[in-house]
Amino acid sequence: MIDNKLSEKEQLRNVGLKVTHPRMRILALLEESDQIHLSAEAVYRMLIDREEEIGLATVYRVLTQFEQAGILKRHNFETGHSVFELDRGEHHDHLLCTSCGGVEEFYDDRIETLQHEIAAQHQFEIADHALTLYGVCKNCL
Amino acid sequence: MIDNKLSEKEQLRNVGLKVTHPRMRILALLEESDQIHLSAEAVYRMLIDREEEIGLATVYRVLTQFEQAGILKRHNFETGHSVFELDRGEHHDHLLCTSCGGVEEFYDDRIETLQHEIAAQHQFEIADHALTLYGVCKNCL
DNA sequence: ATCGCTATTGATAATCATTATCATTTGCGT
DNA sequence: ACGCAAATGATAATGATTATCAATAGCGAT
Repeated sequence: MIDNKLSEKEQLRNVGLKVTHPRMRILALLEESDQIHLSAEAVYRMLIDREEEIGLATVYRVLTQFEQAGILKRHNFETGHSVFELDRGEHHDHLLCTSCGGVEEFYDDRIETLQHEIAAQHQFEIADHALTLYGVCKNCL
Repeated sequence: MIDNKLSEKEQLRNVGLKVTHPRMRILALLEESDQIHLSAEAVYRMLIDREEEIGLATVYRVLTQFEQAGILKRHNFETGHSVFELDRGEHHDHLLCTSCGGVEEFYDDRIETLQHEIAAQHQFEIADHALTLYGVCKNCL
């Protein structure tokens, strides 16, 4: 729909990125996808499957630009490759199923508070944190 | 000292690993090093610097064997490569300084408890978890 | 709408950490 | 000391990601 496309263009302009086809395609894909977390490879394959022309190098570049622009968050789980998700501004942590690879999200204020408390104890200026619980999700049990 | 070497041999035998020179050298290095976390590359370079003969492939293999045997813990921080530390049996989490690359450890019972609570809420069978706070340590500030 | 210049793209090579291959060597029970 | 399976190490292979660079495409000025 047109409104949606316009807002995507504006998103790009707002962060100082030129509006190009690859960037539009990738942003649209991320917004339409029902999967929260996508790897660069996954984005590339999905676009190729849609018959969209795109290069793998461009996907990596654009995802990194989006991350720097605050449009995306990058996560590095223990799997060795990065996944990206749209940054909706709400911090959260992850439950990662080692059986199906699925990811659930959670947020707990008490844990956040404790983290800041610990950082303060260590005179540590905390910039970010990552908490990931690894295990088996209810579907896989 | 001899006692120390003997106990290293025993450690290897106890976990079912044949006592070989490379394994002895790596285990000795890990026990002597004042650095908690070492990458495979770092172990390799330190041994080469000591004039010890060893192959990089062997270092990777032995570290992985040690990990499986429970002698070591492997951590994957956001840096993209793995580091290992002797497993002294006490779980802990990490404060990682993005300025100097240094690592501090901490343990907080309240956070541990909350993690299990959250896993239970999601009907998630928790196997492991990783909590890392990223920021700037007091020395770098 | 066209021009021109710079940013962007994409095919491909390069890189980095790690793993696989395989001929040679070594630990260790006999 | 003997022999054989396990271990080693040089090197090739892999997988994810980044760098290179000529061709292309936005977009502001005309």
